[in-house]
Amino acid sequence: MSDSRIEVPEVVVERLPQYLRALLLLEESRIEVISSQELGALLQVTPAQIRKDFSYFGKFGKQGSGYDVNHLVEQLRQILGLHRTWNVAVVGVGRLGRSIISYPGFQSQGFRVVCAFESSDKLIGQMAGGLLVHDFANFKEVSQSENVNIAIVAVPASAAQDVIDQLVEGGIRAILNYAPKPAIVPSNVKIRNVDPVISLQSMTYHLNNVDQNNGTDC
Amino acid sequence: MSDSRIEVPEVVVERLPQYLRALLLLEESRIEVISSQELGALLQVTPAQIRKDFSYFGKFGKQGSGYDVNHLVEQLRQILGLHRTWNVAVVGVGRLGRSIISYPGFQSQGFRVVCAFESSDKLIGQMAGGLLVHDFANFKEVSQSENVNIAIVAVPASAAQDVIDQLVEGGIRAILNYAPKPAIVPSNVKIRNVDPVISLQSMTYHLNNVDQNNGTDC
DNA sequence: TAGATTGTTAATCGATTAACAATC
DNA sequence: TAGATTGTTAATCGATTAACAATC
Repeated sequence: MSDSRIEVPEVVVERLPQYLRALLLLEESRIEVISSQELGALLQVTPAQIRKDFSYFGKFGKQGSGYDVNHLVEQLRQILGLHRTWNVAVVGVGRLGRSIISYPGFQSQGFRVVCAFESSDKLIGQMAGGLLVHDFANFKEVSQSENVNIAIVAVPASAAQDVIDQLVEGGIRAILNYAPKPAIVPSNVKIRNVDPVISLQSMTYHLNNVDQNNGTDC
Repeated sequence: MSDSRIEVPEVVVERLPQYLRALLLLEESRIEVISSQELGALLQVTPAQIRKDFSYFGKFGKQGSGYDVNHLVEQLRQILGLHRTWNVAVVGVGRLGRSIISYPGFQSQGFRVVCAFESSDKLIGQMAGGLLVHDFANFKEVSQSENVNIAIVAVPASAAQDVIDQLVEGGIRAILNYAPKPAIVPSNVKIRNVDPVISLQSMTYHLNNVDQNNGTDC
């Protein structure tokens, strides 16, 4: 009942889904109890970090033995808000948008793609991945009537900021952005970028600099 | 000519592609000079951070005016190793693997998908996105003869660690992992995970906790 | 020259880790 | 009880930011 406004660092929030995923795998393997030591080995993080991260939310373990896997899974689901279904809208139904709509990984984790939007006349009114494609101009009305909580953006970079501004205006507070362009949003809106090219480009830096030991030393 | 072994933090390396992308957009807009102030505003980072990040690699600006956009683009390309083409192999040609092969964003940035692999007999020998699908058992030989530098993994979570072990064994040093499972690799191998569900799950945490000001206060 | 902005050092901030008393 | 592991505090580490001399 204490005020508990001890700000949780964003890095911690971002690790929770990772912990959850590892624990679900343990559950499948019928492992019932795990220590921070063992979980850390699995995820390549220190046991101290795991315990500290959990401590922001409560006491989930038992001294001497560790964490009950099932219980911890339930707690993490609770914390992350994963006991309910989240309705998702996909904006942009080009090649990428269509594969997002059909991606089975979202549905299976409780993210239901309930509607699709486009600005191109050629696509509005057509079907994409089993969904009717709406005019993006009607985003606010349609998304409200469909109870959309989250938007996934799959439009060209040039359109991304405009589209995202409209999503925010339409009441969206969580955006997964596949457009290769970081967008600016108000601080009460969360956005995550999915950008495989950026990921590749930070790896080529390292590939390029492996001229450390090119055969000349022991 | 000094030894210059001042370790560059990984977070800095990960920001360089972001800077590069923003600069390419500026180039398109025919903007020739930009200050750390302006670039920071664009990317939502502090000017001090931009200057500090660049300082790990050299002096690219001019006091009083700022950075020459074209020159800075060239320097970043150089640093990141983007003046050459990188050959990519895709492992797993299910739905996801096929859309990766056909994704135009890689080719346009100098990442050429040159071969595809599978373990499933049904798919080996078939075509996928214009590429012949090889048996993953032959990964080492085929990838070497095709001069593959980078592998993209699009197999089920259950197969991911095994596949990744074999990639490493086959000489791969950079892996983009689309499997919903973090894998363990030696420290000389770089891996980046693309996991949209994890991204969504850290946003639902925030959506869930917007019970801050629910109408009761000013 | 006056104004602006870099490159860099030092100060600050925040996140990770080590250590250990509490306790199962 | 003895052994193990948590939850938490304090120490450490590293990254970000502020400040400013150098200089275009």
